[in-house]
Parts: sequence; structure tokens; C-alpha cells
Amino acid sequence: MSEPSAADHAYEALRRDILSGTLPGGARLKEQALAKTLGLSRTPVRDALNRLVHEGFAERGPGYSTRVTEFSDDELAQIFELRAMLEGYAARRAATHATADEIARLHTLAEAMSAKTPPSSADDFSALARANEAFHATIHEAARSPRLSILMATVIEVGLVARTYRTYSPRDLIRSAAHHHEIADAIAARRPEWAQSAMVSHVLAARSSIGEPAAR
Amino acid sequence: MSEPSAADHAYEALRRDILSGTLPGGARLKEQALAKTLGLSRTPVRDALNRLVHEGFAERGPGYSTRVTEFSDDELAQIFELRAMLEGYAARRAATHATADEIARLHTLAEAMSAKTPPSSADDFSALARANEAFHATIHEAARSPRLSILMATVIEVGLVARTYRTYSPRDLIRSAAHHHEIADAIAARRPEWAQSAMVSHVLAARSSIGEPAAR
DNA sequence: CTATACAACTTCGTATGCAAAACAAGCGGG
DNA sequence: CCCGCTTGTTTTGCATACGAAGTTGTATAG
Repeated sequence: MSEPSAADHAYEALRRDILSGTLPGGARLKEQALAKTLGLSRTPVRDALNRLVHEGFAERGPGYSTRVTEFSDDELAQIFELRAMLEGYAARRAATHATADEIARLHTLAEAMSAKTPPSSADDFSALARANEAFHATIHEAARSPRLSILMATVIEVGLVARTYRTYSPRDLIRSAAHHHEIADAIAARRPEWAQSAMVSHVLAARSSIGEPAAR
Repeated sequence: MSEPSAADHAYEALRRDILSGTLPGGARLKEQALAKTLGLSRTPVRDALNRLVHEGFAERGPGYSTRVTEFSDDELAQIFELRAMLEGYAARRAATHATADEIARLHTLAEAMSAKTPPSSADDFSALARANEAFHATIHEAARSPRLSILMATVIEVGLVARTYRTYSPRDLIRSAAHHHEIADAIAARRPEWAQSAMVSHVLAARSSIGEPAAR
């Protein structure tokens, strides 16, 4: 529990800057410059860049160019569809495999989120975000599917990219809190299909509150 | 089109050795030893190992240990479920987005596979495998979803690991060939749900022909 | 004035060196 | 006889060096 290794540090710093928009889409990522900025050598930066590219946050163009990926509206919609599938699968499995401990934690977290909804301060908001993350992380663990965790890494939180575009409305947040309770209940009741369906609703609802419905 | 870069070379070599069983599950991966074996320095090997870990073919234990991942029967079953979901999604999107060229290619490949089914020689078999790969790759391209391609990398072909356990029966191969035709037809007819369903059947059928049905 | 060729400078891929963390073995004390 | 400490070896993480591929800018010829 001690090691913020240099490569991890670089990875998280870059990722944060990408998600927060400090590094806007299309920005060029140069190893040397980043290394100097972060006070590291090129090696760990290179490592971090590889991870980001692999996870789709950055893209390697032809020649010497690595850029922050830009997400088109269409691509964002696809990401939400994929997330809905994978999170739904996780919830379904969690309904079968979750331990009593995990179920209790889900209820606790859902309750905590309800208490802060709608958030009345920036602190509330960040607490909400953390609880939300913990909630989903608990479900991923409870799914008992290591491969799933790997997949989620490339799709998770990309919604945060869009958070810069539009903030969630109180109405959306209230619905979100209700969803969390429903999901926790479904898992506690050991009903996989209900859990899956509720989770899919939850993710797709988040989509429509961010981008447009991606009409075709 | 010229550059089998050293890192890529190392990656493909290691991956091949893992999938073929030359590096059995649980085997330890030491950078220096591998570098010497491959005639490279540690850097590109390190790169390749990171990729493999990220894609789930290798795992980093606590301390200095990187090992080839072992797939339990249960995990294998999960991988097939995930593949079914993702491939189904790809087929669904392909039904909408595929170009005439791509559809023609799918028909051609399906025909080629039928012609070699059941395979009467090792050459036939490898031709079949190549065509099968091309078939699925074409669908992935036609899905027009870059994110999906990234996800598939961690799930694709893991079935090949299991190929060492049991070979496909002629009966399975005949059904598989029929599936390919059905999928191509569904995409050509621009019917997303049919394409998706046929693809899910295709993948799940492959599962039951390899492992057991993952009874609970 | 435009276009092409050349030269200087970036930028990345790979190799190597170094230091710290982890593991293993051997030794001494209980 | 067993346990813990210490020392030596292995293995990795990070930094730096070098060469090759790419990019940019300029000057000259047409």
C-alpha cells in the first residue's frame, strides 16, 4: 500500500489532465516535454503513454505523433452502449456471487448517496462521485470475473470526459440515487435479471443526461 | 507496411508461445531471460510484457513476479459469455454500417470456409483458421466502433487457449460454417437483431464444443 | 514567385547502466 | 531443533545515451 510508482504517477497525472480537459482532445503528447514537466525520465512517461493508448485515451498517428483522442458524439454514444452491456453483465453476476458483506456495503453506499442528493456544495458533489465510484467498484468485485475488470478499464469513466460538457441536473441525480437503491435491492434479492436490467437503465439514463440521444 | 518493430516482434512471439502452450500457464516471465532468448534488449521485452499484462495474458503477482495467467474452466466460460456479448454487438452494428464491399467479402469468406469443411488436411485446417479470423475481423471493422476493437483485443482468440484441450468435431465445424453463412446473410439483409442473435449462437456453440457448459 | 533539394533539428525506438526492492541462503541465538 | 537476522544474489524500475526516422526551415534554381 506504499508505492505510487513513478510510472503510475505519470499515468494518473496524464489521465487526470485528459479527463479534466487540461490536455484537450487532439493535443500532442511529447515524451520529453511531459517527462520534464513531471520531473521524471522518459521511460515511465513512455510506459504511461502506452497504457493510455491501449485504453483508448490517446492515439498514435502515423509518424511521430501521439495525440489525445477526441470523442465524437457518436463514439460517446457507443461507449455508453458498451458500458451498459458490461455493467449489466457485472450486475447480473453480482446478484449471484455477492457476499453478504458486499451487499451491505452496497446498501450503505446507496444510502450515503441519497443523503447527499441533490448535492448542496462542492464537497457534497465530490463525496457523491467517490461513493458512486465505490458502488460500481463493489459490483465489479462482486461479479467475480477478472476478465471483466480488465474490460471495464477501457470503458469506465469515459463518461467523465463528457462531464465537462454538461453537468448533471438535480432531476437526473435523484433518479440516479433511486437506481442505486434498486440495483442494491435486486442484488440482495438474488435476482440476476432484475439487477442487470436496472443497471442497464442506470447507465443509459446517464447517457441521455449527458449527450444527446444519438438519433440515427 | 515495413516495420515489424522489435517490441511488436517480442509481443507476438510471446503471445504465440503463450497461446500455443510453449509457455504454459503459471510460467514465470523474466525480462532478462526473455530478452536474451529473443536477441533483444530488455526495453522492448518490457514493453511487450506490459501489453500482455494489460490484455490479461499475463499477471503481475506481488513482488517481482510476472506469470502466464492460468484460465480456470469457470473463467473460460465467462470469457465466452463476454465474447458473445461483444461479438453480438459488433454483428448488430455491422448490419447497419457494413459497406457492399465488406458484405461481399463476408460471403466470399463464408464460402471459402464451407469449401474446406470438414478439413481433410492440416493445410485445410490452417486455411480455415485464417479465413475464420478474417471473417470476424471484417465484422469488427464493419462495426465502425474503434472502442469495440480495443475491447476485443482482451477477449478475442482466448478460445484458442482451449484449442489445446479439445479439437473441434466435424459436426461442430459444419454447424460453424452454417453460422457464418447465416451471419453474412443477416448483415447483407440489414437486419441487426438477426445478425446479433446468429453471432451469439455462433460464439456460444463454440463454447460448448470446447469446455463443459459451466454448470453451477 | 514557386517548387525542390538539402541541412539542421525533433522525436521516438532501443540499448545499457545504476540503484533499490525482493528473494534466498546461511549463520547465530534461543 | 526451530526461528529470526543478516548478507549476497537476482530482478526489476528508472535514468541516460545513442542512432534512426521524421519534421521543419531555408536557400537556390527554374
